[in-house]
Amino acid sequence: MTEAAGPLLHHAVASWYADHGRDLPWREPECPAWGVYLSEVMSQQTPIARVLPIWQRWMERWPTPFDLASDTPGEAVRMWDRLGYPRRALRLWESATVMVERHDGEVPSEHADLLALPGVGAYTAAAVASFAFGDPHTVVDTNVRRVLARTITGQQHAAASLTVAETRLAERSMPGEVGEANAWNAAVMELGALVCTARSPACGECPVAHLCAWQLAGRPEQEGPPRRGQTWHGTDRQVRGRIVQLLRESADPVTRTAIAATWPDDESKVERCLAGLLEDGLAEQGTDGRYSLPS
DNA sequence: GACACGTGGCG
DNA sequence: TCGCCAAGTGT
Repeated sequence: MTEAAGPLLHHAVASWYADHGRDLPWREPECPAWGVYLSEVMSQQTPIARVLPIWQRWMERWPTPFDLASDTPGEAVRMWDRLGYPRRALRLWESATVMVERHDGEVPSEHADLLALPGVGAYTAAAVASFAFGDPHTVVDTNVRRVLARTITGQQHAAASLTVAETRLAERSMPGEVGEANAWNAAVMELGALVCTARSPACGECPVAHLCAWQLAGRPEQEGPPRRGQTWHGTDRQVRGRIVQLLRESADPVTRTAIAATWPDDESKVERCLAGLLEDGLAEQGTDGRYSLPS
């Protein structure tokens, strides 16, 4: 099909979701908006399987924005454990503070207020508005982009970065009715996560394979240069990760010497990374010269 | 638009 | 083994 999604697609995906959608705790009707909000931030660039245990721990320890805002940002980073991109924990703490100071301690329900929170971009604002508050903003994540690229556009992969055309396509693909629109957001994302996957799509189990443009075209391999893979070994990101891990696992502040030992090969690299972490607020230096997570 | 930003599992 | 990839955001 070459037009935006129609009722056939909507119904097929919704029906599939009813049978195959995962029972994630933040999808329970009684889950507070705070739980939905945490799940969305934690899920950024992160597999759900790794989010689950961390989400459970956060919800037990900090069941409301007020509880998190009352603790230290360092504890947020510590509880973040190895989820990755620990600045997200910092932003979560900052956003909890904003909720306490400006939104009566609640997750704001207005899309514009959500978007203004630190660490919240187009995707997360739309997702929280739709999933937590039933306000059907168009959710466009990597799953949605891939599903639409295949079913509607007939391409194996979405563009390297989100384009205006993709956003417009996603908007046009939304059902008109509010309830259906919110259900569509969740269902199409789930389809991309479980069936219409990037590496090896399970087209044999796809509820819309019969009207998928890419499928009908014979699932052609995408031409063009492959995405450039990001290197890892020896990068600042790896060194920063080691330093934060050390700070996380230390009950007491650590010395400069201990930090230098996390990357023995290159002292200047450690120097630069530590400075970056201090700049980012992921570390701080005490009056005795030692380092710790932010207090 | 290109990059930086963590981490770990999978083919 | 190693590159790809996972519910992105900020600069």
